[in-house]
Amino acid sequence: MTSELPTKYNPGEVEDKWYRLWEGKGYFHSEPDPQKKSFTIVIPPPNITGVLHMGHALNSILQDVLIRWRRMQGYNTLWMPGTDHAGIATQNVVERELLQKGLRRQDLGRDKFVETVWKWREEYGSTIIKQLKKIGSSCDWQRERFTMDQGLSRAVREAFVRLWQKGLIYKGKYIINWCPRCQTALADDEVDHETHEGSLWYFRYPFRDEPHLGVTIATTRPETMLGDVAVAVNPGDERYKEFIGEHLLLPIVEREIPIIADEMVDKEFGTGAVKVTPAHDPNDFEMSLRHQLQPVTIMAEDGTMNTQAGEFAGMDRFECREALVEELRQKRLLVKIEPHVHSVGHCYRCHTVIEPYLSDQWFVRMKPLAQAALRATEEGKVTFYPERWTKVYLNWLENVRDWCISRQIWWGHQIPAWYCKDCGEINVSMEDPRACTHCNGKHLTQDPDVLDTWFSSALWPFSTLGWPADTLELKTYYPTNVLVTGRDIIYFWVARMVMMGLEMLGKEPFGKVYIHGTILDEQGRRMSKSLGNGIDPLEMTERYGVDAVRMSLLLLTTEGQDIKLSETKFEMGRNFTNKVWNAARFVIMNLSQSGVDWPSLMGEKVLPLSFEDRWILSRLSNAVTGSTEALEQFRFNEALQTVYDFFWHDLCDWYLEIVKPRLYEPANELDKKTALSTLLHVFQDTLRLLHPFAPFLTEEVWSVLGKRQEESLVIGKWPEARPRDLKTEQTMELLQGVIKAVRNVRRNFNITDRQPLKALISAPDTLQADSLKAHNSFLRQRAFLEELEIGINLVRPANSASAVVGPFQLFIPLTGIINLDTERLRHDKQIQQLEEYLSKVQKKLSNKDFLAKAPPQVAEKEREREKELSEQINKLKLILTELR
RNA sequence: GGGCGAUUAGCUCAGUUGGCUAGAGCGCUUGCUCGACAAGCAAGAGGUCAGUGGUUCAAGUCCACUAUCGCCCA
Repeated sequence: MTSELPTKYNPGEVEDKWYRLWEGKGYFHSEPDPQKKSFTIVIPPPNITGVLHMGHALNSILQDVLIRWRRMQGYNTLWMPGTDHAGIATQNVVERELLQKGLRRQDLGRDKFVETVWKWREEYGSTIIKQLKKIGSSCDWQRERFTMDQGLSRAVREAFVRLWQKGLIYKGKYIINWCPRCQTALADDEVDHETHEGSLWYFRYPFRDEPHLGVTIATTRPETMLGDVAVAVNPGDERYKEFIGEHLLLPIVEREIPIIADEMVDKEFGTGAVKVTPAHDPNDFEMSLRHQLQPVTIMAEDGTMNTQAGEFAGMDRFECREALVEELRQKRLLVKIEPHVHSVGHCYRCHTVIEPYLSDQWFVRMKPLAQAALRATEEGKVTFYPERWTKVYLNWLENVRDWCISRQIWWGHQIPAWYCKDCGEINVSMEDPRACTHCNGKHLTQDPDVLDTWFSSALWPFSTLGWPADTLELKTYYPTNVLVTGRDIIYFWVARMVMMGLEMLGKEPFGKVYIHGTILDEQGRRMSKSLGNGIDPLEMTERYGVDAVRMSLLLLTTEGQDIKLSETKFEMGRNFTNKVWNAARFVIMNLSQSGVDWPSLMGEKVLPLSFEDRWILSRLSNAVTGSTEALEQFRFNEALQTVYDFFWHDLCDWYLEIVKPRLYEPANELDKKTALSTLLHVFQDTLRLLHPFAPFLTEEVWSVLGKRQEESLVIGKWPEARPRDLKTEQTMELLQGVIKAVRNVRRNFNITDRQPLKALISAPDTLQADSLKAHNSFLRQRAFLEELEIGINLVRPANSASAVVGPFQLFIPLTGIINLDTERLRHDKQIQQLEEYLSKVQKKLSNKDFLAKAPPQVAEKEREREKELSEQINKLKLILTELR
């Protein structure tokens, strides 16, 4: 069966098989268990409209690595999965589909529309879940939740009612960000600001009493002038001091408006006189409150001008802008137009230009919630990795403004507030009220608005665990251990989860937040549909295999740095999966042909380990420690790189080659058994180490090599490091140096490995000579030497190539082959390199301050280096003179 | 305007508390079908660590400033 294994790993054949098995066995499922320490992550719930992109893939792979690793360490691990109803995004998608049938949502009515969205969700909402499974995510799917399901809706209502009762939710008329296309309010952080090259228009507003004179104002949004109720100047501005209190006649509208003084006005901007439009600008609104000015709303919710706009009524806001400027030009009131660079807000869902708009909305009072969140981080209860995000997060919390949570859409959690027609009371309650609590009136209507999707997302870490019920799950898994997410939702989501967790449960929702980088295209641009520069993760898994995609991304994931991705990067992971596959073929083949009951080898305790066995075991320990420590610190690339290097460069490049003679022509059966046992043990532990990174490949190999061990690596034990054997490692390095030197000579004189060579190694003393003699056959084997003489102060045979390795001299007789020019050149070059190094060392040693102030070990090391280097150089120089 | 990040080999990037002849993958050069692997093996070439100044016995690593690029906030 072994020899039938193809030389190329074929991931497509094994992935789905294993995933089904794992899920079927319930390995991913977690039950509260007071005996075991738990480790919990809640997934950032993807939108039900979402399709897996590279960002999701990276995010999920990182979580999966952590979860699989902790599971193997014996934690009771829960990775809580689910999806987010994404109010605006989902409504947009369904509305677009309706539009193709010529229908608007209003044609269906609210109930029917919501029903349609639910149907859409049934059909398409789990696309991304299937895709998450495809890339191996070991979530507890039995616990999968949805922000609109019953339990979570209950949590939303509970949270709303509690906040209302504490006075942390209020309703009021304020300027909010309005998207005329989505026709809903947005929170401040749902607005993307872009720098635009716009214009600054200067208009002259005539005095009421002296129309031939006037005040010139400047504006970036001319159409709003129809809603002006004043012109404001800075009280300290000498240019306008005498006009304060005078009246102007607002052009076109012919409304009398006062000139007022307000500290907020920037004397430097424009002419120093600004129009005041309280219904369409947040600053102007503030001003109107201070000066008791009545706002005039001139725009409808769809971005067209309303009846207050007079002749412009019905026009789109941007059309109106042009028409209005033209009319003012004709009236000779347009003074000038200047190019002006400013920031313009756009809807983060549909990219329409946002309109600041006076509107009746629901808000969460953020200051008290933010205070608690700030304290949690100050007390070290919520820490960020990389640490620098802490500042970004704290800065936002410190400057946070109240959160507008009402949305004028239908898909979402409808606000649990009922208005009494009889007395006007607002009833907010857990259960739908039958009568007004104030007047007992029966004419109640529920607020039509729904809550911001992030309101329910903010409850995710505990609503998914059953809150507000006091469940065993909450006790076991809350607070969760780590949150893994991208930086773009630190405000939207992370901060709000912390605030809500603290407010509702009195405990932070997670102790650590790992912020990973953003995946960019080759040129460093964000991947986007409109640019068409995205790389489809599923296409990549088709082409390279899931494990290759996972490992490639993980090797690129350095401390939250952005990742410039191109398809060729996946070759790195693919090549590695293939290397593992082929090494596994080798091991399997040798075990099955060995005639040994190899599954029983793992029980053997007292086999006489050889030098190379001790060496590879020591290197393995190094890999175990290295990758475990790296994972503790979320250093994903380092964790995998450590195993990668061990596997490829220690295990494959050296150990597998060294062990071959012991398998093929064993000196005795016990040694063969020892070799097989070591090989098996090391390989098994390596598979364990690799499993979180490459779950499918390792499981496939484990199904053969893991006999009589755990039935699956998913529930396999994470290896523990044993003490390293540094002396053996040092000796091995020396031997490798000798072997490399022989290879170097071969390459220089075009001698293939198949041509047998003789070699002599000269040691400075008996002790050194003996240390090498113990490895004579090993050296002969790896350097392909038919004869190797090791002695003290041996004389260089004529026509020999030579090399210096540590304290040893290596001579390779090459009569008839050696080219003295080549050999001299080799030595010249090496002498030059060594001398450069030596001079650096000597410079340090000749510095009195260095000797006085550097730690003794450091100085000692340099002294040893100097000795070694000068000895090596002397030997090489001596040889060089012999070559002349 | 404020904050953050990046600048290291031809390309993409590592380099943890300062002790490093500065590493990896890809690419490049030369050779290799020897019973795991050509998606491979072996041997090489390739870098005044963006610039300037400072701290230090010692700086890719710490500090200041400058330049270029990118992100976030106002």
